[in-house]
Amino acid sequence: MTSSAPDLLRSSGLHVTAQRIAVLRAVTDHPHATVEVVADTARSEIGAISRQSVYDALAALVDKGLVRRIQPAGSPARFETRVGDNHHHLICRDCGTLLDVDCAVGYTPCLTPAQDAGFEVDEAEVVYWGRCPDCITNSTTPDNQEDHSV
Amino acid sequence: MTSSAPDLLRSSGLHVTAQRIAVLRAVTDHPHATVEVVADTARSEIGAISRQSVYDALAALVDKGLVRRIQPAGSPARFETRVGDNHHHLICRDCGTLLDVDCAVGYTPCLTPAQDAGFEVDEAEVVYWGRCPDCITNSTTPDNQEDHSV
DNA sequence: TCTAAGTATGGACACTGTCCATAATCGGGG
DNA sequence: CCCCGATTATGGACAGTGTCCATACTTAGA
Repeated sequence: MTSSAPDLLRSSGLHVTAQRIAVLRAVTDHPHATVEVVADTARSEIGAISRQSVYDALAALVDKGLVRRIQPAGSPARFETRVGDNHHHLICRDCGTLLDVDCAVGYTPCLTPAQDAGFEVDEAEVVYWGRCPDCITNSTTPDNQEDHSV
Repeated sequence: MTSSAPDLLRSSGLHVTAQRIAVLRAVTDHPHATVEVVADTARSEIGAISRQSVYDALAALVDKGLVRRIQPAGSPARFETRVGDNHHHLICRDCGTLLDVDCAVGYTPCLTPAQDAGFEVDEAEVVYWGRCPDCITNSTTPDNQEDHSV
Protein backbone atom coordinates (compact mmCIF):
# COMPACT_ATOMS: atom_id res chain seq x y z
CA MET A 1 0.00 0.00 0.00
CA THR A 2 2.55 2.49 1.09
CA SER A 3 4.47 3.76 -1.86
CA SER A 4 7.80 5.23 -0.95
CA ALA A 5 8.06 8.94 -0.59
CA PRO A 6 10.33 9.43 -3.61
CA ASP A 7 7.95 7.29 -5.61
CA LEU A 8 4.97 9.38 -4.67
CA LEU A 9 6.79 12.55 -5.54
CA ARG A 10 7.96 11.22 -8.84
CA SER A 11 4.57 9.94 -9.87
CA SER A 12 3.08 13.30 -9.05
CA GLY A 13 5.40 15.09 -11.38
CA LEU A 14 7.38 16.72 -8.62
CA HIS A 15 11.10 16.86 -8.44
CA VAL A 16 12.46 14.48 -5.89
CA THR A 17 14.38 16.38 -3.29
CA ALA A 18 15.62 15.47 0.14
CA GLN A 19 13.49 18.23 1.64
CA ARG A 20 10.28 17.00 0.10
CA ILE A 21 10.96 13.43 1.05
CA ALA A 22 11.60 14.47 4.61
CA VAL A 23 8.49 16.61 4.73
CA LEU A 24 6.32 13.88 3.28
CA ARG A 25 7.69 11.37 5.74
CA ALA A 26 7.21 13.76 8.61
CA VAL A 27 3.56 14.20 7.74
CA THR A 28 3.11 10.47 7.36
CA ASP A 29 4.71 9.77 10.70
CA HIS A 30 2.95 12.55 12.52
CA PRO A 31 -0.63 12.82 11.37
CA HIS A 32 -2.19 16.20 12.12
CA ALA A 33 1.20 17.74 12.66
CA THR A 34 1.58 21.48 12.48
CA VAL A 35 4.10 23.15 10.21
CA GLU A 36 6.39 23.54 13.17
CA VAL A 37 6.29 19.84 13.99
CA VAL A 38 6.77 18.91 10.37
CA ALA A 39 9.74 21.22 10.06
CA ASP A 40 11.22 19.89 13.25
CA THR A 41 10.79 16.28 12.23
CA ALA A 42 12.13 16.88 8.77
CA ARG A 43 15.05 18.74 10.21
CA SER A 44 15.96 15.86 12.46
CA GLU A 45 16.03 13.67 9.40
CA ILE A 46 18.06 15.68 6.95
CA GLY A 47 19.83 18.06 9.25
CA ALA A 48 18.43 21.33 8.05
CA ILE A 49 15.52 22.72 6.14
CA SER A 50 14.21 26.23 6.02
CA ARG A 51 10.78 27.15 7.21
CA GLN A 52 9.87 28.38 3.77
CA SER A 53 10.92 25.15 2.18
CA VAL A 54 8.58 23.33 4.50
CA TYR A 55 5.74 25.64 3.54
CA ASP A 56 6.61 25.25 -0.10
CA ALA A 57 6.91 21.50 0.07
CA LEU A 58 3.62 21.20 1.92
CA ALA A 59 1.93 23.48 -0.58
CA ALA A 60 3.23 21.36 -3.44
CA LEU A 61 2.12 18.16 -1.76
CA VAL A 62 -1.31 19.56 -0.98
CA ASP A 63 -1.60 20.77 -4.53
CA LYS A 64 -0.85 17.31 -5.85
CA GLY A 65 -3.26 15.71 -3.44
CA LEU A 66 -0.63 13.76 -1.53
CA VAL A 67 -1.32 15.68 1.61
CA ARG A 68 -4.43 17.24 3.02
CA ARG A 69 -4.40 20.50 4.87
CA ILE A 70 -6.63 20.97 7.88
CA GLN A 71 -7.00 24.40 9.31
CA PRO A 72 -9.15 24.47 12.40
CA ALA A 73 -10.21 27.81 13.80
CA GLY A 74 -7.80 29.21 16.32
CA SER A 75 -5.06 26.78 15.45
CA PRO A 76 -2.24 26.74 12.96
CA ALA A 77 -2.66 24.58 9.89
CA ARG A 78 -2.21 20.86 10.28
CA PHE A 79 -1.42 18.22 7.69
CA GLU A 80 -2.16 14.56 7.11
CA THR A 81 -1.53 12.00 4.44
CA ARG A 82 -4.80 10.17 4.85
CA VAL A 83 -6.49 11.50 1.77
CA GLY A 84 -9.34 10.43 -0.41
CA ASP A 85 -11.39 8.54 2.15
CA ASN A 86 -13.68 11.31 3.27
CA HIS A 87 -13.04 11.13 6.94
CA HIS A 88 -13.68 13.97 9.30
CA HIS A 89 -12.19 15.48 12.41
CA LEU A 90 -13.04 15.77 16.03
CA ILE A 91 -11.42 18.64 17.86
CA CYS A 92 -11.32 19.47 21.54
CA ARG A 93 -12.04 23.12 22.18
CA ASP A 94 -9.94 23.07 25.31
CA CYS A 95 -6.72 21.29 24.47
CA GLY A 96 -6.89 21.23 20.70
CA THR A 97 -6.60 17.49 20.40
CA LEU A 98 -7.51 16.36 16.92
CA LEU A 99 -8.84 12.91 16.07
CA ASP A 100 -9.95 11.24 12.89
CA VAL A 101 -13.48 9.99 12.65
CA ASP A 102 -15.15 8.26 9.76
CA CYS A 103 -18.01 9.87 7.97
CA ALA A 104 -21.14 9.62 10.06
CA VAL A 105 -23.27 8.19 7.33
CA GLY A 106 -20.79 5.82 5.83
CA TYR A 107 -19.72 7.38 2.61
CA THR A 108 -20.44 10.76 1.13
CA PRO A 109 -23.94 12.02 1.59
CA CYS A 110 -22.75 15.11 3.32
CA LEU A 111 -20.47 15.73 0.40
CA THR A 112 -23.34 17.20 -1.50
CA PRO A 113 -25.02 20.31 -0.21
CA ALA A 114 -28.76 20.64 -0.60
CA GLN A 115 -28.43 23.62 -2.90
CA ASP A 116 -25.09 24.00 -4.54
CA ALA A 117 -25.85 27.41 -6.03
CA GLY A 118 -24.00 26.42 -9.16
CA PHE A 119 -20.83 25.75 -7.26
CA GLU A 120 -18.44 23.07 -8.31
CA VAL A 121 -17.95 21.47 -4.93
CA ASP A 122 -14.82 19.39 -4.58
CA GLU A 123 -14.60 18.89 -0.87
CA ALA A 124 -16.80 18.80 2.18
CA GLU A 125 -14.99 19.52 5.36
CA VAL A 126 -16.64 18.39 8.53
CA VAL A 127 -15.35 19.35 11.94
CA TYR A 128 -16.92 18.23 15.16
CA TRP A 129 -16.20 20.61 18.00
CA GLY A 130 -16.40 19.51 21.58
CA ARG A 131 -14.36 18.52 24.55
CA CYS A 132 -12.25 15.45 24.93
CA PRO A 133 -12.67 13.00 27.81
CA ASP A 134 -9.59 14.33 29.54
CA CYS A 135 -10.73 17.90 29.52
CA ILE A 136 -14.17 16.88 30.69
CA THR A 137 -12.62 15.01 33.58
CA ASN A 138 -10.18 17.72 34.49
CA SER A 139 -12.79 20.39 34.79
CA THR A 140 -14.98 18.37 37.09
CA THR A 141 -17.30 21.08 38.17
CA PRO A 142 -20.55 19.89 36.68
CA ASP A 143 -22.05 22.76 38.55
CA ASN A 144 -19.83 25.49 37.28
CA GLN A 145 -19.83 24.09 33.81
CA GLU A 146 -20.25 27.26 31.87
CA ASP A 147 -23.21 26.36 29.87
CA HIS A 148 -22.14 25.89 26.30
CA SER A 149 -25.35 24.11 25.61
CA VAL A 150 -26.98 25.25 22.46
CA MET B 1 -38.56 36.97 16.47
CA THR B 2 -36.48 39.92 15.55
CA SER B 3 -35.71 41.49 18.87
CA SER B 4 -33.98 44.80 18.80
CA ALA B 5 -30.26 44.86 19.36
CA PRO B 6 -30.46 46.52 22.78
CA ASP B 7 -33.10 43.99 23.75
CA LEU B 8 -30.95 41.06 22.77
CA LEU B 9 -28.00 42.44 24.67
CA ARG B 10 -30.06 43.10 27.74
CA SER B 11 -31.65 39.69 27.78
CA SER B 12 -28.23 38.12 27.48
CA GLY B 13 -26.99 39.84 30.56
CA LEU B 14 -24.68 42.14 28.68
CA HIS B 15 -24.36 45.82 29.28
CA VAL B 16 -26.03 47.79 26.57
CA THR B 17 -23.48 50.00 24.92
CA ALA B 18 -23.51 51.90 21.70
CA GLN B 19 -20.53 49.87 20.51
CA ARG B 20 -22.22 46.54 21.04
CA ILE B 21 -25.43 47.67 19.45
CA ALA B 22 -23.52 48.88 16.44
CA VAL B 23 -21.53 45.68 16.19
CA LEU B 24 -24.60 43.51 16.49
CA ARG B 25 -26.38 45.52 13.84
CA ALA B 26 -23.39 45.39 11.58
CA VAL B 27 -23.30 41.62 11.77
CA THR B 28 -27.03 41.41 11.20
CA ASP B 29 -26.84 43.68 8.18
CA HIS B 30 -23.75 42.08 6.73
CA PRO B 31 -23.90 38.34 7.16
CA HIS B 32 -20.47 36.69 6.90
CA ALA B 33 -18.75 39.99 7.45
CA THR B 34 -15.15 40.02 8.57
CA VAL B 35 -13.99 41.91 11.61
CA GLU B 36 -12.84 44.68 9.36
CA VAL B 37 -16.21 45.04 7.70
CA VAL B 38 -17.98 44.89 11.01
CA ALA B 39 -15.72 47.55 12.45
CA ASP B 40 -16.18 49.70 9.41
CA THR B 41 -19.93 49.38 9.44
CA ALA B 42 -20.17 50.01 13.15
CA ARG B 43 -17.90 52.97 12.80
CA SER B 44 -20.10 54.51 10.17
CA GLU B 45 -22.98 54.19 12.57
CA ILE B 46 -21.58 55.56 15.78
CA GLY B 47 -18.64 57.53 14.52
CA ALA B 48 -15.80 55.66 16.13
CA ILE B 49 -15.02 52.34 17.68
CA SER B 50 -11.69 50.74 18.35
CA ARG B 51 -10.60 47.54 16.77
CA GLN B 52 -10.31 45.90 20.14
CA SER B 53 -13.81 46.90 21.09
CA VAL B 54 -15.06 45.18 17.99
CA TYR B 55 -13.15 42.05 18.87
CA ASP B 56 -14.38 42.24 22.41
CA ALA B 57 -17.97 42.86 21.44
CA LEU B 58 -17.93 40.02 18.95
CA ALA B 59 -16.39 37.70 21.52
CA ALA B 60 -19.10 38.62 24.00
CA LEU B 61 -21.83 38.10 21.43
CA VAL B 62 -20.40 34.78 20.34
CA ASP B 63 -20.11 33.72 23.94
CA LYS B 64 -23.75 34.51 24.53
CA GLY B 65 -24.78 32.71 21.39
CA LEU B 66 -26.13 35.79 19.65
CA VAL B 67 -23.52 35.56 16.96
CA ARG B 68 -21.76 32.66 15.33
CA ARG B 69 -18.15 32.80 14.32
CA ILE B 70 -17.04 31.16 11.11
CA GLN B 71 -13.37 30.80 10.45
CA PRO B 72 -12.62 29.31 7.06
CA ALA B 73 -9.11 28.28 6.28
CA GLY B 74 -7.08 31.01 4.69
CA SER B 75 -9.54 33.70 5.55
CA PRO B 76 -10.07 35.97 8.51
CA ALA B 77 -12.92 35.14 10.85
CA ARG B 78 -16.43 35.95 9.72
CA PHE B 79 -19.58 36.43 11.73
CA GLU B 80 -23.28 35.88 11.29
CA THR B 81 -26.41 36.19 13.37
CA ARG B 82 -28.16 33.22 11.88
CA VAL B 83 -27.67 30.84 14.76
CA GLY B 84 -29.30 27.69 15.96
CA ASP B 85 -30.57 26.34 12.68
CA ASN B 86 -27.71 24.08 11.73
CA HIS B 87 -26.96 25.48 8.36
CA HIS B 88 -23.66 25.10 6.64
CA HIS B 89 -21.42 27.06 4.33
CA LEU B 90 -20.30 26.95 0.77
CA ILE B 91 -17.04 28.69 0.02
CA CYS B 92 -15.36 29.49 -3.26
CA ARG B 93 -11.68 28.64 -3.21
CA ASP B 94 -10.92 31.32 -5.75
CA CYS B 95 -12.76 34.43 -4.66
CA GLY B 96 -13.71 33.50 -1.13
CA THR B 97 -17.43 34.00 -1.61
CA LEU B 98 -19.36 32.48 1.24
CA LEU B 99 -22.95 31.28 1.00
CA ASP B 100 -25.35 29.68 3.40
CA VAL B 101 -26.72 26.28 2.57
CA ASP B 102 -29.11 24.17 4.56
CA CYS B 103 -28.03 20.89 5.96
CA ALA B 104 -27.83 18.29 3.23
CA VAL B 105 -29.91 15.72 5.03
CA GLY B 106 -32.49 18.02 6.47
CA TYR B 107 -31.67 18.16 10.11
CA THR B 108 -28.71 16.87 12.05
CA PRO B 109 -27.45 13.46 11.06
CA CYS B 110 -24.02 14.77 10.40
CA LEU B 111 -24.07 16.34 13.81
CA THR B 112 -23.15 13.06 15.35
CA PRO B 113 -19.86 11.45 14.45
CA ALA B 114 -19.74 7.70 14.03
CA GLN B 115 -17.31 7.31 16.89
CA ASP B 116 -17.23 10.16 19.32
CA ALA B 117 -14.24 8.82 21.28
CA GLY B 118 -15.83 10.01 24.47
CA PHE B 119 -15.97 13.55 23.26
CA GLU B 120 -18.74 15.86 24.28
CA VAL B 121 -19.58 17.23 20.86
CA ASP B 122 -21.46 20.49 20.85
CA GLU B 123 -21.12 21.58 17.27
CA ALA B 124 -20.61 20.15 13.84
CA GLU B 125 -19.16 22.54 11.36
CA VAL B 126 -19.60 21.72 7.72
CA VAL B 127 -17.86 23.60 4.98
CA TYR B 128 -18.24 22.83 1.30
CA TRP B 129 -15.24 23.91 -0.69
CA GLY B 130 -15.46 24.53 -4.38
CA ARG B 131 -15.66 27.19 -7.01
CA CYS B 132 -18.49 29.57 -7.60
CA PRO B 133 -20.18 29.95 -10.99
CA ASP B 134 -18.39 33.20 -11.66
CA CYS B 135 -14.96 31.78 -11.08
CA ILE B 136 -15.77 28.72 -13.14
CA THR B 137 -16.85 30.94 -16.01
CA ASN B 138 -13.92 33.27 -15.74
CA SER B 139 -11.33 30.57 -15.93
CA THR B 140 -12.76 28.76 -18.89
CA THR B 141 -9.88 26.44 -19.43
CA PRO B 142 -11.24 23.15 -18.17
CA ASP B 143 -8.05 21.72 -19.50
CA ASN B 144 -5.59 24.03 -17.87
CA GLN B 145 -7.36 24.20 -14.56
CA GLU B 146 -4.45 25.36 -12.51
CA ASP B 147 -4.49 28.72 -14.08
CA HIS B 148 -4.31 30.84 -10.98
CA SER B 149 -2.87 33.69 -12.91
CA VAL B 150 -5.36 36.43 -12.49
C1' DT C 1 28.31 17.23 -19.78
C1' DC C 2 25.37 21.07 -20.43
C1' DT C 3 21.13 23.66 -19.98
C1' DA C 4 16.62 25.21 -18.55
C1' DA C 5 13.31 24.81 -15.29
C1' DG C 6 12.16 23.89 -10.91
C1' DT C 7 13.39 24.20 -6.00
C1' DA C 8 15.60 25.85 -1.55
C1' DT C 9 17.11 29.54 1.19
C1' DG C 10 17.02 33.56 4.19
C1' DG C 11 15.38 37.97 4.85
C1' DA C 12 11.80 41.10 5.38
C1' DC C 13 7.13 41.86 5.73
C1' DA C 14 1.74 41.81 6.10
C1' DC C 15 -2.02 40.29 8.54
C1' DT C 16 -5.00 38.58 12.17
C1' DG C 17 -5.65 38.30 16.68
C1' DT C 18 -4.28 38.95 21.77
C1' DC C 19 -2.56 41.10 26.11
C1' DC C 20 -2.16 44.99 29.16
C1' DA C 21 -3.08 49.21 31.83
C1' DT C 22 -5.89 53.05 31.95
C1' DA C 23 -10.00 55.81 31.25
C1' DA C 24 -14.81 56.05 30.41
C1' DT C 25 -19.45 54.13 30.74
C1' DC C 26 -23.22 51.32 32.50
C1' DG C 27 -26.55 49.67 36.00
C1' DG C 28 -28.14 49.55 40.52
C1' DG C 29 -28.67 51.28 45.27
C1' DG C 30 -29.12 54.95 48.60
C1' DC D 1 -30.91 62.44 41.53
C1' DC D 2 -26.24 61.27 42.74
C1' DC D 3 -22.70 57.97 43.90
C1' DC D 4 -20.37 53.62 43.65
C1' DG D 5 -18.63 49.24 41.99
C1' DA D 6 -18.15 46.57 38.11
C1' DT D 7 -18.12 46.15 33.45
C1' DT D 8 -16.65 47.87 29.10
C1' DA D 9 -13.89 50.73 25.75
C1' DT D 10 -9.59 52.47 24.30
C1' DG D 11 -4.97 52.59 22.34
C1' DG D 12 -0.57 50.82 22.47
C1' DA D 13 2.45 47.10 22.03
C1' DC D 14 3.11 42.53 20.86
C1' DA D 15 3.00 37.39 19.29
C1' DG D 16 2.18 33.99 15.84
C1' DT D 17 1.23 32.37 11.27
C1' DG D 18 1.85 32.73 6.73
C1' DT D 19 3.55 35.19 2.35
C1' DC D 20 6.58 37.71 -0.93
C1' DC D 21 11.02 38.46 -2.99
C1' DA D 22 15.66 37.88 -5.00
C1' DT D 23 19.30 34.82 -5.19
C1' DA D 24 21.77 30.44 -5.27
C1' DC D 25 21.41 25.66 -5.81
C1' DT D 26 19.65 21.16 -7.50
C1' DT D 27 17.07 18.30 -10.47
C1' DA D 28 15.77 16.14 -14.83
C1' DG D 29 16.33 15.72 -19.53
C1' DA D 30 18.95 16.40 -24.03
